[in-house]
Amino acid sequence: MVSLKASGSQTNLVALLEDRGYRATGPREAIAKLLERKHESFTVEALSEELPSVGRATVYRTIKLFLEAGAVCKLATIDGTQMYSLCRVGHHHHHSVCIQCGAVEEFRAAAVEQLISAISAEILGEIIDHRVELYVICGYCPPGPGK
Amino acid sequence: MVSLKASGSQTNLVALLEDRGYRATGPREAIAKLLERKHESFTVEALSEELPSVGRATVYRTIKLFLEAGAVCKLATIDGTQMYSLCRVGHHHHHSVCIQCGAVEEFRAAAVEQLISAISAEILGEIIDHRVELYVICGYCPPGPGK
DNA sequence: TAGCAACTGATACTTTGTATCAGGCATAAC
DNA sequence: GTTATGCCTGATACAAAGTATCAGTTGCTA
Repeated sequence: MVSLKASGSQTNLVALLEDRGYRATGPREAIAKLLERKHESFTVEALSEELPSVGRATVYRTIKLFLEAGAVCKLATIDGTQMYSLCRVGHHHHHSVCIQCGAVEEFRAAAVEQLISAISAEILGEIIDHRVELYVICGYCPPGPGK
Repeated sequence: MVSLKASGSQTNLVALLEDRGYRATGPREAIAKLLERKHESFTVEALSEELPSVGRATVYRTIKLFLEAGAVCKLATIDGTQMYSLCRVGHHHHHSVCIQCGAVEEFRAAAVEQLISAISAEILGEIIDHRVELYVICGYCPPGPGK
């Protein structure tokens, strides 16, 4: 069964850094605050432009910390461009990305894991990890010309 | 059911370009020849190093043509690095990438499409496209420490 | 074989991300 | 309160991946 946007457990990003032994500084708080409001995928460059008072290197460094902490995920757009997204759930999940507004939803689907183990039985070798991404037109965007 | 490495229909890459109205030139033939031997994922930069007689820009340009023709796919490694891979099947498929040797297998799994339509029924909006990538240790590589 | 368009290599540039480094700031010790 | 230590910061330089430009070359076509 599909559970979409698994419980909005609004993680406190700054607290997360502190838990991992990092300091809660002004720039980090500014980045965290901005991230917590973001429901779309973003590039670090765009983030940096929204925070002109914070150095570019600091934005990249901080996003890297959040990536390592699992609070931010890398994802690819439909054309393969690398982007980032805030992860609201800590555990394994997948993403659906709106190709119009960039909104990212997280979902867990038992069916995905079942699929993986089904494929696993069919192929030579061992499945270590997987990535599933859906490209959608979300409920808030005008529908496209159809598939 | 999973069909792995769907029929080795060795596409003639140069002919593919000609079909699309492009010329079959020396550099393009050199790139095509090299590609047709490649069973692993690659970066354009690495390809360019293997073909010192062909200019870097030409390698990028030609790979872009193959991408547009659907003969080459973009894929992401387990750490999110962008790579490319030759597509031996013309139609919709997914990839499994060996995290040790980089070997890429293409597969079509009806289960994937069933999964997508199952999820489609659950979510608001419309699924336009999807991406499924498996990261494996292939049958030819020594197995890792296990998942 | 001449003309034209497609193609090429060299190079400069852009984008995305990392490394370096001097200076600033929080924290703990004194 | 002051000092010392080390983390953190912004600026900047650099690296990797990819694109744009442009003059020169190549290969069809007439």
